[in-house]
Amino acid sequence: MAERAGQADGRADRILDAAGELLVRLGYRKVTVEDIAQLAGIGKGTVYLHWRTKQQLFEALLLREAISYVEQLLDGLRRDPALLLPHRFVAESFLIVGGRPVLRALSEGYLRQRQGRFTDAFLHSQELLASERFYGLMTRHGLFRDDVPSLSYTLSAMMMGFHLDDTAHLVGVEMDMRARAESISFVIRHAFEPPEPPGPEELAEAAAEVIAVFEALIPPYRTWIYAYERKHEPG
Amino acid sequence: MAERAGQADGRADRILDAAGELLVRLGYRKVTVEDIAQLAGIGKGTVYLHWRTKQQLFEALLLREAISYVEQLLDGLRRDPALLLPHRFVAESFLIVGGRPVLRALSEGYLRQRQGRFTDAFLHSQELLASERFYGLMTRHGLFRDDVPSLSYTLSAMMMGFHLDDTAHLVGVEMDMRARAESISFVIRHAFEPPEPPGPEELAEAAAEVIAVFEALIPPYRTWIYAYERKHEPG
DNA sequence: GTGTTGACCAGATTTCATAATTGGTCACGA
DNA sequence: TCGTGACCAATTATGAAATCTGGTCAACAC
Repeated sequence: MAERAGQADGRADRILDAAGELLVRLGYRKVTVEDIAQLAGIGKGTVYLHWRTKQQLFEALLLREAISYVEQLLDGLRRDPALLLPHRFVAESFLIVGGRPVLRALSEGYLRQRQGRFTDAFLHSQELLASERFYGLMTRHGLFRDDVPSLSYTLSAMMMGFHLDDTAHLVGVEMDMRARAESISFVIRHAFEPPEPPGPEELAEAAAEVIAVFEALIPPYRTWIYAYERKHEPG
Repeated sequence: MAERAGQADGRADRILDAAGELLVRLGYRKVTVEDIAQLAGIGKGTVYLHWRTKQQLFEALLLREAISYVEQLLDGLRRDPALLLPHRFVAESFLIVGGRPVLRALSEGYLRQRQGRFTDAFLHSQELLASERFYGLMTRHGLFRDDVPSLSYTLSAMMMGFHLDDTAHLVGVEMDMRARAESISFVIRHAFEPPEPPGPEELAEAAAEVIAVFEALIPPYRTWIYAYERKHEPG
């Protein structure tokens, strides 16, 4: 077994690097495992020493990107807890995703084929757990209004159109990423935040909790990325 | 020429009825002009006495539906000017569209293939003109906040995700039309309307203006539906 | 004449059999 | 022990032939 080969010499990461580069250049469908192996300077069989299938490889890539994205966000949060205000938080997220080609390519692909190709049962449950805790925490600290109907649905439906690149075309205007982020920010500020934002110390406390929640989430995810053994797909 | 055949005997409407029924059953691609003619009980050539192309036929259908939809909205507005409050107006629109299978099928098709297949230059310019006047009028009467960035983009991007049927799937919840309308309504109320809604007489005045704008719009559109002669596609 | 039609045509779409590619395995070699 | 690429089944690309469909118009009915 080569279970810790990746951890030991970083080969897994080099493979993921290659996968990411090719993904951005060609899109999921056109990337072959052989391409990836070649670009990573290894044999094709070696890829399968790290992940059972091509799909799991890309799940790992998605996860690695997501972790790095969350870490970037948490960094910001540590520097300035006021970033936790949803209108800032979401705009910042939007811009971070926009600035990461691999994440963009992955989430675009994800939106295109809705069957949740990249999220198997484990990831999904974890994610739901996290977002539930996150929303609860935010609401409890007065960062979200407590009277938004179906908060998680409403928020994601509201944001959907901003993520789709061609919404602007429909109304015949040109909107760059920054302008779109500003629009989102405005809507969030007025529709999802209470009129009175929480004070600095409440904010700091909430930020600490959020940081704790997400930091706790990262290690199991990281393990998942590099561990060869996986739960099997649910029937 | 058979320019007024439709007006005289209602044949154009029967063709559009047939087109609508087939559209809902089969979708745009699978509907053939021959099917339409057969269901309308006429020969295929006759369809082309009314419209130059299949696409124009469906543009006419879209327009007829849109007019009927606007009339339904204006009726409501006449009964209760407070329906002009955006959070009510938009929720009402959303439910009206949801309750009209033909309109749903058309707008779904429209969203799917973004090239604006159903809106040629004339329709588009008219529509832009209308919505520009509409937004201006609404803002002037204090129905929209005057500080929303890129109002028309922000509004339509915000609503996009609610129209897409499968947004709910992404967060794993079930939302019926009424619940979705409630979500939209909430967001609009808080993000797009000023804190203080206009008084009843301001509302009545604004409603009258809106009614006038849209009523003026309808006749040329109706003419467009039934008149054989069309502007040619722009080069 | 006037209004309607369906056979007809070119171009688009579908079909279907064949060829090429690719995810995944594993016997072999370093 | 770890890594590899030839190998295989299965999916996917290809392309030529067959079918379908939007649009026209000569012929027909009234």
